[in-house]
Amino acid sequence: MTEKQQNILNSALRLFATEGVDSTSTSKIAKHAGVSEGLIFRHFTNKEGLLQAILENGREKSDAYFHSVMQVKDPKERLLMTLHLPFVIPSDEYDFWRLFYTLKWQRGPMEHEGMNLFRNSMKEAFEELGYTNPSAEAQLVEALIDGVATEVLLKEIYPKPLLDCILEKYKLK
Amino acid sequence: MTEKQQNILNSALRLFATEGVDSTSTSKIAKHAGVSEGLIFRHFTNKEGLLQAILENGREKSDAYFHSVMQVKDPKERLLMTLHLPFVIPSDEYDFWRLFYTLKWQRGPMEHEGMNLFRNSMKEAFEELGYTNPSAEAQLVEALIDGVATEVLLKEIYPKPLLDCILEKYKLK
DNA sequence: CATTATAGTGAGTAATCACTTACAAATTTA
DNA sequence: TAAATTTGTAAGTGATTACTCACTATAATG
Repeated sequence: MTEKQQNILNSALRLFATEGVDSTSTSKIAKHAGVSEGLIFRHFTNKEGLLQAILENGREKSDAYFHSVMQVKDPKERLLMTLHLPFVIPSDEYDFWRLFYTLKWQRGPMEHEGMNLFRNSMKEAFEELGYTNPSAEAQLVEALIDGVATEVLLKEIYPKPLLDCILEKYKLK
Repeated sequence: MTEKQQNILNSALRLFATEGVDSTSTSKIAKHAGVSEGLIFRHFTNKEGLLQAILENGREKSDAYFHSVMQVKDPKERLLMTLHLPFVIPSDEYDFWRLFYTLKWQRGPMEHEGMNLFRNSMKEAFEELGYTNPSAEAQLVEALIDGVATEVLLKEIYPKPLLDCILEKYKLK
């Protein structure tokens, strides 16, 4: 991975996240990255290939994070860590997650292996905690995380009071 | 509002919602609507004007709905109606709400008067119900609605068990 | 050192973009 | 019914799009 190749990935992520994939032209990316436009196609074949390379990068990071949550055996502790997720997004990953949520609406949710494993580990946690409908509870947590992550990524929020409200509803406080 | 004008609005909403604003060309809209491309510009000035006309249409509908919720005086009942919102989206409004959530990520949330009133009415409901942090609770409800609406609009869900989980957390069941 | 593969450029390409213009048909108004 | 206004079309416009191609500079390899 050369420096210019990395520049292309960085610039494309920034522009895709802030202005949208379709309204970001390859020439704009090239200018932003300080490379010739042709280089984008040399390294990534086409615009779609560039997008996929970016998504692959981000997936590796997020999978590592999901994995660390799933390793926690105690269900209560695991639920707690899960509910913390939207509040501990590193700010240098904001661009990726903005892109992630945008694409959700334009290309459908990108389902991958790690996500299904995570979903299942949540369901199991609720089972162990004796909830009456673990599968629906897991779905609710997912919706909750998505909603809160949206607030975090798009608005100024005060994490502490919001987190307190959430934890109280799951009797974790 | 002529028939062709209405056709343009319908086609544009459908295409904007399914393929995104930026990747929907005016010529594609014209073909889909069965009109000449020039007519779009005659009636809506430019592509942005067409988008705004669509958003204005949708805002009127949603404002009416928010208004009906806010009229409910009993705080418990009002909270209950609010939490029902994502489950009662009429299916012929799905396109609008998909567009709405897409634009949230590309142009920032579209804040309008009705939305702020609604937000405040939620806060007041939590105040009356004696919650310790009404403002954070209102923010949480908003995030929850957004997250659940996303599930409803993008995936197949079973509303009843999910709604049950939510109501139980607010002791409304 | 010579050869080969890779990294990188800049000037193209046809197609498509949002939008305009000149003009005709239909409708409204006086 | 005559004039004026609105609705509608078809064929353009220059700019921009994703992408290609012929080429050079750099680095790796034997």
